[in-house]
Amino acid sequence: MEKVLTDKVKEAIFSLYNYKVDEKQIQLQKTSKDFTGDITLVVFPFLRFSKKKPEETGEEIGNYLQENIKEISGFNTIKGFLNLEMDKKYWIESFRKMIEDPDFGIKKTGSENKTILVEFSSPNTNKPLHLGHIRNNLIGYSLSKIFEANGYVVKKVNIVNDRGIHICKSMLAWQKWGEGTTPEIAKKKGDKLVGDFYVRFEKEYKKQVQFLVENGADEDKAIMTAPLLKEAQAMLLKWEVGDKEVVDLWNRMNGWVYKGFDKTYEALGVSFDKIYYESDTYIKGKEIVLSALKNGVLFKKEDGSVWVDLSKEGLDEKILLRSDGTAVYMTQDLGTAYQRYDDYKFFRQIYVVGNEQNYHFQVLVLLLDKIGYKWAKDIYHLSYGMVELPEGKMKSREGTIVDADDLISEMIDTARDMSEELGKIDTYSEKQKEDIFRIIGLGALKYFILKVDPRKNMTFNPKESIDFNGNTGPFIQYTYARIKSVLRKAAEKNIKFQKKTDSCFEPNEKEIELIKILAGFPGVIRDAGIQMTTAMVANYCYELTKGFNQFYHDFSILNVDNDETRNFRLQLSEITGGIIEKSMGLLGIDVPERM
RNA sequence: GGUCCAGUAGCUCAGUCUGGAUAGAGCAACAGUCUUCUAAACUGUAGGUCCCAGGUUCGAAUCCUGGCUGGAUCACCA
Repeated sequence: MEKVLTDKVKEAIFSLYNYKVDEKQIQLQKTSKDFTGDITLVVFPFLRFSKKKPEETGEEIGNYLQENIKEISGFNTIKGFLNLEMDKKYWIESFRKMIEDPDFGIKKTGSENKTILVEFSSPNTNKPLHLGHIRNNLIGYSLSKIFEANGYVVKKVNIVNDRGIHICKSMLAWQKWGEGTTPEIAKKKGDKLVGDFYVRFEKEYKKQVQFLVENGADEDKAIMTAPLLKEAQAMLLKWEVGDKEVVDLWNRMNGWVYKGFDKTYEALGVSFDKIYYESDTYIKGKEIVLSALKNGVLFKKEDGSVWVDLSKEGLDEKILLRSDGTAVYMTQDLGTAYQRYDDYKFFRQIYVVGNEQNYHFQVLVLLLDKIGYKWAKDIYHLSYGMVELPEGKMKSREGTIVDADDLISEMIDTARDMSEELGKIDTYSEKQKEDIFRIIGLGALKYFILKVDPRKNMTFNPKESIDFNGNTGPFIQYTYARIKSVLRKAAEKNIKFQKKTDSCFEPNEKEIELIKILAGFPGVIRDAGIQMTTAMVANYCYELTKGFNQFYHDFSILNVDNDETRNFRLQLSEITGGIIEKSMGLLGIDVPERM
């Protein structure tokens, strides 16, 4: 319709004022709800051609459009705004199209014939996942779904930072104070157990530093030379040369961590197509660096360390290999990127990584480009904002880290309390109930996070926790459950409704309003993909749900005499339920049949 | 200090890319609506210097410049 309108406006301007107007000047927007009309044309840009008042110009263009587009049933001009009213038949017709198209708004996966790689999660193996990781995972997973809905082939990939000094610290602490414990013996998730040893290391290390300082050592020196740190560094060296004992322990403890992570991923409902490990890719990274050094793209300092000079690009020098030849973070990321292009020949690669690493990705892209990989430009860093507490950043030292598993189970508990208080599902089995609590609890959590623009920082208040009323996941899920309930009742009463609509049928205002929102679905999916924002999808779900609830409140679906009306309303409900399910699905949120 | 990002109602956020009408939601507050398809809902009231100052424009929360405030980053950490 927009296309038709744009063309006709062009025609109108030419015919009325003899001027060929540029498409960019034709601004069409949804009519503000305080005015009558559906689509509004802003006429200000045309005043210089018409040389008339805004009202008069609007009137003239309006007349032309009404005469030449049969779907336009009327118009009004207020100030410089030409509000066009669409014929009800137009909306009935778009409704009919939605009913007939089961994939309405969703493109077939692969129809774009291009592969998008989405990297998300990227955990370190020395600590359990926390709220920040939850945001990362949810954004990555949802964006993958959104890209798929836009027709792309999507590969969800994870890179595990499984090597380095951090994991050695946990290993060392386990050796010293672990007394041979395992997740089974300690009855603890593996990631939590390993995390505990990391914390233990830091604690003992701090004690040592303090002891050294109290005995007259310089603090900076004490930090560098404390025996525990030396031991950890020695262990890292052993790992790098493949010392069997160290590598075995490394494998064992990382294994515990992965088992723990898998549980969290499963609880969150996220998954990956491929998992990369830093311990594999850093080798390729080193090769890349060494050959680029040979080609003169990089340079070596006297101490043997390898650097890239990005001062021409407005950045600094950046180290790529330490003087002892070992790899740094950037080295490994070069290898990972290369490996992935080799694996998938991606059209685009999206890194879902926090905005604290903006500099790192700026360097990565420049570096890949400098080395000569033409796909460097196809890398995009989706720099998402931090999750903060009301008093600022989460800090492990102050014990304010919000643990992922804890938060998830708290959300489910809240859902349980609330459901039991309302008592609507008392008759269901424990298994069914738990399933519903999980869907609702996670729905609340996911929606809370995904409705915020990924690029912005957001605040989470543990005291107030997450709401279940208003603009929330459960509100949308509730509406879905209501729709399902009505449809079940219709089936019980043996009411069959047909998947067609008589174009003579005249819907009421609320119904038209709902159809308009439904008609906006494909555009939302498209724009959410272009802008890479989950917030747009979440807001759409809310708008749609609100529209349906108003309709539901004001009109009865089943208890109407007129078969045609009932038929129409049942279809409207079913379509709405379907779109809610689809759009929530794009956020990775399930919807319950009842709640 | 350099670079980047943000600042919208008491609180949490839309809207900013692509300028458009009287800036929207939810929560919290207040007042209503359940013998009728699920009240986790619906309706209403109140709540604004869109951080500040300039500029561009017929028109600025939106674009540009400067400032203020907050955050991130500038490691032989990841």
